[in-house]
Amino acid sequence: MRKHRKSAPALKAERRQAILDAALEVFAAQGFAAARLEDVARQAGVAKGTLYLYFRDKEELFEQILRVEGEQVFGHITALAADDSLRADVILKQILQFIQTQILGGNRERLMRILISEGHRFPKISELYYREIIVKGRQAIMEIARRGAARGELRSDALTRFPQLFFAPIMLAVVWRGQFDQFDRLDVEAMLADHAKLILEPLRQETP
Amino acid sequence: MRKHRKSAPALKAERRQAILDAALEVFAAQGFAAARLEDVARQAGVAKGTLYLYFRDKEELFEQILRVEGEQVFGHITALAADDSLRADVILKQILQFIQTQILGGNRERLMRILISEGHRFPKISELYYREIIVKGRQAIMEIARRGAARGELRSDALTRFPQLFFAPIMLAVVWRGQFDQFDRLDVEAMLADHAKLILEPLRQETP
Amino acid sequence: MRKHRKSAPALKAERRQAILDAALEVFAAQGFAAARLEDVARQAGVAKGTLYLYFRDKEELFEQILRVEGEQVFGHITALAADDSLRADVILKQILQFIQTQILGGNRERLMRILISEGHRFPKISELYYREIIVKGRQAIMEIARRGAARGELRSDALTRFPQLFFAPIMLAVVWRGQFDQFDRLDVEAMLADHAKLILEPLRQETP
Amino acid sequence: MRKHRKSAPALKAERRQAILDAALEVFAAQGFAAARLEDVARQAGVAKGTLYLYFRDKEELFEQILRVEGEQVFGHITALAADDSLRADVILKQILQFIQTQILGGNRERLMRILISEGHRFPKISELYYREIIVKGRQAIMEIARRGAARGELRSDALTRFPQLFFAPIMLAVVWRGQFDQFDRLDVEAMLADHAKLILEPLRQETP
DNA sequence: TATGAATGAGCCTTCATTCAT
DNA sequence: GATGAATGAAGGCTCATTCAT
Repeated sequence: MRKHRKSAPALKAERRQAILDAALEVFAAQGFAAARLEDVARQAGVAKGTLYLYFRDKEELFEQILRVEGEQVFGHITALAADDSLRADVILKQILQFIQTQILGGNRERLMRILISEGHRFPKISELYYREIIVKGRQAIMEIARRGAARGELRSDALTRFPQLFFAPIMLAVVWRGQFDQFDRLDVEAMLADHAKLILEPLRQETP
Repeated sequence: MRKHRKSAPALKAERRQAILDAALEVFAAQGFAAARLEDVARQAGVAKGTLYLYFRDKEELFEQILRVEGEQVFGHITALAADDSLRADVILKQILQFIQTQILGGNRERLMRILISEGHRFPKISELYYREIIVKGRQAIMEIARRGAARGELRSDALTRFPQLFFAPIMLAVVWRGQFDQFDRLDVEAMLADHAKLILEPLRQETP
Repeated sequence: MRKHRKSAPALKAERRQAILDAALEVFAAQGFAAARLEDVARQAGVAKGTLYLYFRDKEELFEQILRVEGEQVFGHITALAADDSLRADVILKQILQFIQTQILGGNRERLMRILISEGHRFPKISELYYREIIVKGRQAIMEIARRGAARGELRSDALTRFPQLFFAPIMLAVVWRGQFDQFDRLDVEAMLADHAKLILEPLRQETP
Repeated sequence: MRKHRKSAPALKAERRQAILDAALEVFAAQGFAAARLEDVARQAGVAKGTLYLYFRDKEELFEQILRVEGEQVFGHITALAADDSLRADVILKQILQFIQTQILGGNRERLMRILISEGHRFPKISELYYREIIVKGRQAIMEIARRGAARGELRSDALTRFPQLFFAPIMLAVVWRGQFDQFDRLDVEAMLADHAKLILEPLRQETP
């Protein structure tokens, strides 16, 4: 029979998250410089001054957005990577599937769009992402690719040298959906299926 | 060739170009919203007011930057595409080569970076690029891919469906170089060579 | 009546009025185009940005100045006009008296000066004043004049045709005091007394 | 068989006049502060820089506009005033007639409008007009009024004390036409006829 | 003498940040 | 803690004025 359903710290965390969510949307739509903190506040349902109780300034808010997501994403990917009982091409297709369902279409896609758009103007963030996300993702893919190449499960060992090639169409999808989907909707699922066929499938034709 | 080295219209065109160059650099570095016209003017070696003799406002300057380059680029690509005496994979490798030497590393890479970063906030520009560049590039690749697939010169017909897959690593290279090259320099040439091998090469193994 | 002398809304209204007062003075002195909002802000004792919390832009501030006064003025005049127990010339002299004491010499004179000076460049304002003030004032004078002419209380029925003649010396006084008073002070009271005699007094001489 | 029809000084004077005419129109429409010299130049058919060959700066151009007209106007009025063979009311009606045909409706009305609007912000101009025009006009009217009052040709000696009353409806007409004519066209001729009857006509009724 | 491109001071307006309540 | 009114620095844009041609 307490007065407040939620404890104070829980409320605080919830409000912090509301601000981060609102900021993600506003920054994704407007970019860092053009985003107005008033819009963030309104969308988060708090007053402008409240933002400063949770974040030192606009830049820190921006950085915090990007620091939050992403960990769990690569938690899952590295978990998949660790399973060496599966064929490499199967794992990589699962990863593509995971990216499609877990990243594209939601907040994480917005996040990627922000990174792609603004990363180069925020070295701190680039560095963070390079260290926390890119390196880990690259490691995971390279590991899988190396194993797959050794076992002849992959068409090529290119991914051991350039795991970026694995992710390139995903980045393209994010950019495309951001600006060209209105003229020409991209069927990401089909594209990634073709992508998978191109780069992943071993040359089965040789085997017989 | 006496008193004036350059005619008045030539001077005007030159100055206009100087402004465009300066703007390209400043916009690429700062983004549209954060770019200060004073910086553009200083870098172009003119006064702030002079910008307005050449461009109505900041937005028009921004649009004009993007409207200028690009045409000749796709002039070359479509020229290559028209030559059906060459093998499809050869043509596509030439195009990759062309992109590497003519786009990456210079102003046009900056331009691509701006487009990738800001396109989605400027529908007019997205539309322009979709219509003028994307559609043409896509047509060219699809044409080549169709021919190549018919002749068995390509590993797959995926590019007839998703020519985007051909360009994805180039976009990735632009983004990567914009923010991660300082931590981990990307060997674009090598990556594109692997990209070419993955998606272009016909299944030569079958032929014998 | 403890902690805060004034309630928040009252403070807001007060500040709004302070801005309007300052703006009236600055606009009257400088004209719309030459007036600097910084001066308005300083004179109102607020920061420049504060103006925009109360008025959308310079033009709206200008319009609001003019929309405020005036109503009560013509409230009084129409009240006088409604009293048909008084002789017409008496009422009209009372109106002149009212104008002298309530309009000339204060903010409302400044307001008139602004209107006279700038009205023709602000059709919205001209229209507003025509509709709200001029029409009403004209109606009032015509009504009185008609009654007075019918009863032989006025020298002429000219005011039923051109009530403007009643107001013309007031407008002249405003303009004169704005620019020539420093060379030649105008005794408005005496002038209006002569004006009244000229246009109002019936031809008493005939009656005997 | 000269090359130019007009001599250089004549051309210069003509151009000067063209600039003054253009400036009068632009200043009357926009006011001093909002008027753009570029518009003046375009309307005068000269380049912006040319203005500075004829006038030191914007303010001097403005002053020169006002210094030009007006003299001949009061030349005529004082000539009429000097003729004491005519009845005062007749002379004053002629003056009203003259003002109607020679001032209202043309450049001189524009000039009056500028003076009324901006005079108080340009003490130099107020002073000039007071000295050159107002004083002379006042003298003329007072002289006529005094004569007329002495001879019983006028209804009242009010005009000897306040010659402004004679001019007030003219000022009102100028202001009215500037902003309210679009809503309610003022018949200036009829109004001035009523004005004349009110203030000028002697009390003829007494004479028989 | 005439031109009009170039200049840069100045002003309106926005918005991140502060702070009294 | 939360609010949102207030602040004022910053930047886009205009336009009077200059000056090379």
